[in-house]
Amino acid sequence: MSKLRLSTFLPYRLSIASNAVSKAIAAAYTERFRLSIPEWRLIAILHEVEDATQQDLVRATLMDKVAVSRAAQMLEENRLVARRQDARDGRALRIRLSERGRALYRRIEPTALEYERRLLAAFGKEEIAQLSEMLGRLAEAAGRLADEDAAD
Amino acid sequence: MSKLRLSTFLPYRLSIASNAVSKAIAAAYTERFRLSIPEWRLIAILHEVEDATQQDLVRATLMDKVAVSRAAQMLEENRLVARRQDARDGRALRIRLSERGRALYRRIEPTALEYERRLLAAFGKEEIAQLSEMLGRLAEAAGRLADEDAAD
DNA sequence: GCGAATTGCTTTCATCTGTGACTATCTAGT
DNA sequence: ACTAGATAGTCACAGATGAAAGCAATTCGC
Repeated sequence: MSKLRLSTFLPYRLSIASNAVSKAIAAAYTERFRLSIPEWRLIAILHEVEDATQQDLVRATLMDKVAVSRAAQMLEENRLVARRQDARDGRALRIRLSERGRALYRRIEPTALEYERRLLAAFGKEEIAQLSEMLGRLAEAAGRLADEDAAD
Repeated sequence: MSKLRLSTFLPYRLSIASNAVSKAIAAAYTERFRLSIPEWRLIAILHEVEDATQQDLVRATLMDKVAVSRAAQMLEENRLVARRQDARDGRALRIRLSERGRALYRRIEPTALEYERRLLAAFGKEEIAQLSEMLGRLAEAAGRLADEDAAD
């Protein structure tokens, strides 16, 4: 009598769902906007905060600093953002959307929301809130778990 | 007035949660059992079905056939599985756990269940069922979404 | 039954990603 | 001031991943 079945194992189910969603979304972003997901994330945040150092972006997106650095370089190359030294801290780069970047964001936003809507078409408002909340708790629990084990 | 905030965007939240969980689990499996997640998945399935072709494993794990091929080779190298030609179909390889593989499985199972338990410690039974079910629906919706777009 | 198409699996190659080392700058303690 | 240590960002490498091509065996259509 086995207690573990892969198909019901939660980490597995989570990974499958996340992969499926990421794949669909990544395909849409790269095809339509020539943007990777890391790049899209930076744009989304920069649209919210207007101006941020890469370190801020690391915190906001939970991405690795190298990933942020690379995405920021790519965006700069494509003139979607401008980067300049922080006045106070010579190490930090302050990044902001260019007009071009802002324009691209305005094109993407409806697409992104539409994707989310289609993805969640079969979910009730209540369910969505619950799901979102549970994902947060899950991420938190996983973080704690990793920390505890690292302490071994 | 912006309608989209990254931190509440569901694909983003899903990706964050999945990454956090995968990372924690992968660390545990590699450290303790010298096993990658794809390898672990094959072992888990093979423990359930006893005997499968790689194609069966592709279907069961939703992994790429290349990933299955590589994981199977690695497991064979470590004598955790045996591979032999299918009697009827000379192309297919039938894979089964070796005694060594079965023994390893028995060591992993409690650990895996314990991880899942710790991950879900703050969740009620009802919640877990709901979460699991919603993840399934989400994966399905994402699959449909990708198919539709591919048809463009 | 013979050639074409399909299927199962492996190999190759191009890309992505994370890690560790490195530079430059900043901060704190003395 | 000077030094030690922390922090921002980049770079270079190595391992992982996936798509495409390849090979071998099988099945299908005529």
